[in-house]
Amino acid sequence: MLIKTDLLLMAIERYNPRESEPYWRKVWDEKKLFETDNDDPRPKYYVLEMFPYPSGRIHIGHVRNYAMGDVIARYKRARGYNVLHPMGWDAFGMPAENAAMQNKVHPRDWTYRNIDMMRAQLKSMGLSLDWSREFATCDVEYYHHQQHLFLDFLEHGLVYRKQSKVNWDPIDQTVLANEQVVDGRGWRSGALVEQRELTQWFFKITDFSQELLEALDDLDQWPEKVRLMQKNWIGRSEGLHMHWQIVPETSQSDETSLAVYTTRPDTVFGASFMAIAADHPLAISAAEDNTDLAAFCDACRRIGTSVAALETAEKEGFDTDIKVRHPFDPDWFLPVYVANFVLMDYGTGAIFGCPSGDQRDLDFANKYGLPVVAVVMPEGNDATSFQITEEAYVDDGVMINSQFLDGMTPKDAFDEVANRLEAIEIDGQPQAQRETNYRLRDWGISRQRYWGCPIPVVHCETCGVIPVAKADLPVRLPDDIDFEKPGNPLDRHPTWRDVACPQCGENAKRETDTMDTFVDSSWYFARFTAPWQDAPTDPAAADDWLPVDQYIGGVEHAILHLLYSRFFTRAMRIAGHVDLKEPFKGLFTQGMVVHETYRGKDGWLMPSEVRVEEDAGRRRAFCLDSGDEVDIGSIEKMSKSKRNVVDSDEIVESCGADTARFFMLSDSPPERDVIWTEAGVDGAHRFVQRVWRLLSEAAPALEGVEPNPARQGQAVEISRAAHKALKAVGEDLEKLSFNKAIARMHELVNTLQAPLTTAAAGKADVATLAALKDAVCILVSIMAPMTPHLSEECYRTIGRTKLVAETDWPVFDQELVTDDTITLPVQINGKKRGDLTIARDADQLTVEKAVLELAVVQTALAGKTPRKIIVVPQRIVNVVV
RNA sequence: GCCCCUGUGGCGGAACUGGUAGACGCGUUGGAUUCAAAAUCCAAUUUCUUCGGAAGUGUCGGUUCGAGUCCGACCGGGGGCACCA
Repeated sequence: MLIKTDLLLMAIERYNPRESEPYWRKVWDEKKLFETDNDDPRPKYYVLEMFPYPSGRIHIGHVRNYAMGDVIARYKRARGYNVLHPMGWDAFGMPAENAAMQNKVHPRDWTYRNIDMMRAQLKSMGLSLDWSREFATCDVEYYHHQQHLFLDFLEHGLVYRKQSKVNWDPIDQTVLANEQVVDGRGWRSGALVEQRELTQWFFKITDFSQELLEALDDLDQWPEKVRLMQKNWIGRSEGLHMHWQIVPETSQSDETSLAVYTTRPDTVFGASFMAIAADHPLAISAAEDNTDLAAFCDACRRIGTSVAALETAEKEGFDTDIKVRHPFDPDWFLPVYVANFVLMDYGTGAIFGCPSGDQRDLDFANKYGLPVVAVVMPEGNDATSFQITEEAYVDDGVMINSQFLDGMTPKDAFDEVANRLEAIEIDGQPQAQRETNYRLRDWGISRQRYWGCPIPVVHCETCGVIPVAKADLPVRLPDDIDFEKPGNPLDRHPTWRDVACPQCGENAKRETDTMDTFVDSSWYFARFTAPWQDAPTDPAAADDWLPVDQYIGGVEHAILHLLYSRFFTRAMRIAGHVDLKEPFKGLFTQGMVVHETYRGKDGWLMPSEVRVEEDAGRRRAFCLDSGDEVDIGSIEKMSKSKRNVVDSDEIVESCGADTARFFMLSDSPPERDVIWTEAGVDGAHRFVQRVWRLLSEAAPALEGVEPNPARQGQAVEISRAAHKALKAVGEDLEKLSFNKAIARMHELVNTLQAPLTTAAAGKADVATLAALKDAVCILVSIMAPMTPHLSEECYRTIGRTKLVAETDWPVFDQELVTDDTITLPVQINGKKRGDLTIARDADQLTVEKAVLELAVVQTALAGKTPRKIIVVPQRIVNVVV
């Protein structure tokens, strides 16, 4: 008696991912299932995850990112698309140089070694990637074509050189990025950082300011948040470029007028001072014979170094004694100050200050005893008594104390001032012009570093800057370099650096700057469409595949990477490499994976070094090695410094790739952060095992059965559940709602559990078996994008000969997803009081009649007639008493 | 400081265009199985309750037959930008 169930259970082995997963990956590989043919006539779908930096290990955050992309890729493939799903490496950058300095490893060796390790890790996840298109941005074949693009952009006037300030570390003799400057000191050397003027290369992204802004409106498959961030970053403002005449006897400069940019010309009668940047020509000339002013200007320039200093610096100014004349009142003179908060590189480097309408100007005026005249007041106040003292008024209202503007709205006053000044001529030009300004700056791409794409130009003393001929590309990075000395190794590599001028043949020097690594990632998506091409792109292939249908990555790239890629697409179009406007049609920004932190007495510990116990409701953590108790810290973004990282190998090793993938997609909506917990992994693992157990137990009973959904009898519930789940999962995956799709899978398994157990015991009838077989095939198919290995294993077990990866997405039966009777909730005065089960197509009157017969309704009415009955078809009934 | 997003059980989260709040999972509790445990299965699980019900989606108000969803104010959490004239 006991024997038969026991034997059955014992005969079923647990699903062993360590054996199954490598097996199925080999099967897919051998069939080259995921290698994409550009000439395949089916409709194309390009899904791409932001490629990783080869830091050495794939961590669980990558797993989440790539699992999402893979679900989409596998789903779209099953839906009959020709899917492109490539992978590569964002392989240039500083960590390789840091490793070279610390460990005496060549950056190239370090990078390629990391790539090898990470490729193996990615492969163990079972991603449906086309590995035949793989490349790293540090491959000569890749940066060769990037140099080609640079030269094309140069020809089309999209690249130029100009002097620009950089953060210079005098000990390391290197340029630092802003985030490498901590409290005004270099992060590595600790030296005080200097501002240096270097001639650097720039891409003219500002040529496209307006277009990049406008085109955001059409990116309707992008998160609203990202579009808004880009919009703010571009920062368009509309204002007036206006000239203030300088009173000649107050200035030694030849300039006769001071140009300012303002977005509030309406407040011109509230002006009480002018403020100019320390680098403004007027400031420089005034400082020539005023040592105090010169000292002040120097102090302003120094403060520009660190972000922290900027934030805390007090608003300060210095009176130049120069005066300007008010444009509408020849007897009104205003002082010109040099101020530390005015930037030379925005607008004209000069402003007029209206203290009543701007808090900063008000603080400044109060500090230096300058007049404060209110010019805009909130509607309904009394103009004679309205005053501004400590708080500026910046909102809409009505103009006061402004002569001909009095009574107007600020908007009308803006136009009136603009119109009047445009009509006045001084020095042969209008006194003002309407002007649109953008916050967006040109993209400085010069980096004084070794491990990057060399900028392909030569500097010749006689001929100037000479581009390397395209036929002479690539300009390769030299291999024999040393990092023993500070500074850029390219700069002190004579045999690489010293060349003959391509034009005159005389001695010349190569450009030793390399490109910002954001350049590398600005066009890789285009290269993937034809990575074998002996040109940056194969335009036909690029136009066929692009834009990327679904791009997935972290929100931290919302601005720079995405904006640069949008610029590159436009520039490449001008150079004839692609013919499209936008690179990414659909964008999805996934949340981070976060984890608890653990801190022992010797510093941070990794989750794998810690054992967590629950003790009387309190969680305590202990170091595995020493047994000492450690502190459980806050939940934070996984980072090397806090050591709260989970490596993909660890988890694939212990539970298998499917479990890791499944967990990363469960519970939390994909755009939100997800907390990595042991309990969560266990839950996912349990589900994987449960599905396997149920299916493999029932497999002998189902093996020879032809799948056939039930139309009647008890088995119809099985078929209804399966087809409803199929429909819902399809809709969820289209919306990238992976967590909801998983909930539907759980529901289906819950429904199938009892009948599958019955079938396994040999007690199911023919109709049920056929319905079950149909349901099980559906279950395996809808799970396959998330748990591809398990699904193949299940598919084989139930007697299917094809691979799931080669099987089309099943089609749901419309009849099975619509119920013929529905249960309507019945409310009385908006509160639910009962249910009414009625035919789906029952008309309003029938429903009303049936509702009135319900006992709850009768009691509530107590013989009276209802005031109103609201019937929302298929939804709800509300009886108002 | 400015801009944006967000707030639902012990926890992660569902709830389509205003229509049964808490799907699904985790955790917890009870039970079955077991010599015992693990695993598994079954049941319960928003709170209060006089067991009839009542309250409930950050707080307070509004619109509506009906509000987690819409509007206004406030409070908390997260993010972006930050001398941008």
